[in-house]
Amino acid sequence: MARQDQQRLASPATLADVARVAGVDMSTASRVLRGDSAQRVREETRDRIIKVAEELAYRPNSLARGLRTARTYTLGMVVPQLDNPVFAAAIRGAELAATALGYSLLISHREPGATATTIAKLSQTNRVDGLLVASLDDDAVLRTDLAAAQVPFVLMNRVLPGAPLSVVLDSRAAARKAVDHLVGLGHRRIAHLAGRDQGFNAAQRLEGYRDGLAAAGIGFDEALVAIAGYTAEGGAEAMRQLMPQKPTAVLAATLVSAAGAMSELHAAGWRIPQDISVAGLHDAPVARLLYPSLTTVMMPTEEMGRLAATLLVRRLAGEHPVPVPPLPPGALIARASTGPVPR
Amino acid sequence: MARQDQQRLASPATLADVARVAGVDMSTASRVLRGDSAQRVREETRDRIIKVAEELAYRPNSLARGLRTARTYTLGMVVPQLDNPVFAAAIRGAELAATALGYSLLISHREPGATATTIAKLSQTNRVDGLLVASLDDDAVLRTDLAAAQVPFVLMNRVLPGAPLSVVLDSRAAARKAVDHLVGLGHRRIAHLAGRDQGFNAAQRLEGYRDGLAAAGIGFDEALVAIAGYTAEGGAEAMRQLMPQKPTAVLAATLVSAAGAMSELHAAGWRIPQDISVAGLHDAPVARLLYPSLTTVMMPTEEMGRLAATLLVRRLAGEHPVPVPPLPPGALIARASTGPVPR
DNA sequence: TTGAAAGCGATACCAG
DNA sequence: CTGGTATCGCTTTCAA
Repeated sequence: MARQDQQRLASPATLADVARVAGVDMSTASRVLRGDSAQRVREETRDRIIKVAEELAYRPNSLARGLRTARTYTLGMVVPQLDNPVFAAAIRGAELAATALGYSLLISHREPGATATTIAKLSQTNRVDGLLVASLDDDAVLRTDLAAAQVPFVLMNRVLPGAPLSVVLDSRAAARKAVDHLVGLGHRRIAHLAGRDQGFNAAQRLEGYRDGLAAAGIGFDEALVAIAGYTAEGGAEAMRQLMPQKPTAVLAATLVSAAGAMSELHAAGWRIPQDISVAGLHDAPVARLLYPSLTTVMMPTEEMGRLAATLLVRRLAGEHPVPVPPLPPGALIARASTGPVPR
Repeated sequence: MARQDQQRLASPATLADVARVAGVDMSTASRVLRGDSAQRVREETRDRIIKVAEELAYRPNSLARGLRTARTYTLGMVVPQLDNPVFAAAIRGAELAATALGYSLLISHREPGATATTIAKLSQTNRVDGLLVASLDDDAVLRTDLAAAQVPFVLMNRVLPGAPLSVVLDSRAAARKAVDHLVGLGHRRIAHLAGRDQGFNAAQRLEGYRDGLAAAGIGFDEALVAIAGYTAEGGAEAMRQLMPQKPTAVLAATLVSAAGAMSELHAAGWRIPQDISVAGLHDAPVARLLYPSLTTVMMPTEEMGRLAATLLVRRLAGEHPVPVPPLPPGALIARASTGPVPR
């Protein structure tokens, strides 16, 4: 406790302190410590200033600097969920990129629907130079929220008509890849647990599912598709609806809905993969924890975060980066949940 | 794109703008908008200022304010993992409390081992008033990292001798609770998948396991305990070691190690819970996704975050909060992974 | 009840 | 090559 008090009392060295001790003007000290390459300073003076700064453990006050330069070198990232592996990976990627580019990443977690406050707070109070936004809200809501943004932003994992910068994954290709795998195993009655009805990614995955069927010459059967949303309950419920159709395989739009479907299948006594194969999209450690371990298609979620941060920084530097195409999926990892069609 | 440019150019209204338009001095406007209760302002003036501020969409510049007051009303939270449900819940709790107390929460994610930089950056550059620290590093490392902290801090989910403020869960009681449940089902050969050898929580859980055995009059058998760490692989590996001892039940220190153990058991053809019961500590959605769904003891992780933030804010207000005792575990949720002892 | 003015700690322009 | 000095936007005495 005593230590904490001391820490607060011992006011840290300021630029003025450094200048005084080094016997130079503040402006000179500033140039040197900032690494201003335009102006030249005598080497001797330079060294002296640097030495003093170190001795005094000088750390620039970022508030003062930001006030003066109107730049914080901080990116804000707002996410609706933290325990979602997709966002966790995106954060990791964004952070790596931001750090490499000389920026800090400030994560702000908000429940879906409360994005507006966060965006407003972060951007209108000069805390961040730009925003990385992941949202689960629908277009209209998100659009309103973003209207309050006073800084440039990049959307992640979704598009919004009119918003120029966004980075998304190619969910369509991923779904297609999964269907191809199932078809390759001989399946023809392949069901699909779709995401939310209106969602961008859900639509893409459904398209990919249809692409896969079409490529295999399998007709699309509406009765083999059910809306599962993004919860385990949704997955279980949707699976229950589909079981009477006797699919031999099912593609779930997410890991969580796949898990829900699997528990429903277990409960009904269906063996996986002997009676039915199950595949999911996205890869995360949990895929291996399920029983049986889940066949999935890897998605470059970390790369998505990395790229989004990079685009934002470029935008902040005054560039106008061209839109990037959806990031292609990674490999399909065949695990124990998929197998040959039962005969 | 055009819109983003406009946004950056239209410089937001400052306090001076508000004052000018309202025909008063900045200081008066400041008093009113800050809700300074000490000074009295004529109601008419007051209303005018507030109206103007709204019209101009005035938002105080937090950098300027912070520079002047040496207060940011922001708490920094540094966590080593984001996809860990424990930390995700703690963040949620901390955020709720912080918001309720008029503070913002700024999350910074760092890989274990890189905590030092974060702490230093956040606290030495005047971005946060205080820090909430969750760390997986060992005492010596953490202590060094914290030495660089220029602001008060509260530790989460661990203790550190000498650090006055920390909030932890009562892992010992939780482990005890799980053992009691297993004993109640008739088990006597109960194995334990322990956490990291030297960790604080691991030691606590091991103690709780021993407490439970002792209470049931069961002797402690070293051969029934294996170090599983906090990964699925560790859980599987530890389970493999223990299987020759023919336990009828196993208590895993975490959800993840429980999952790893379960996949190992499945692979070996052991039926859960007919041949062996499995229980884990902590509760999270994933517990229900496992097969069979996992019996767990709920832990107040969100409350831990809430409390840590509250203590920190009190500390910042100049109080010296007394240390809080470990937070008692929540209920044991009996799911499908535990059952009567096989006979 | 309101106004004037002095900073907070840095940057950046302009001299010298 | 180095030094003055005017801000950045806000809070906070101190006067009036």
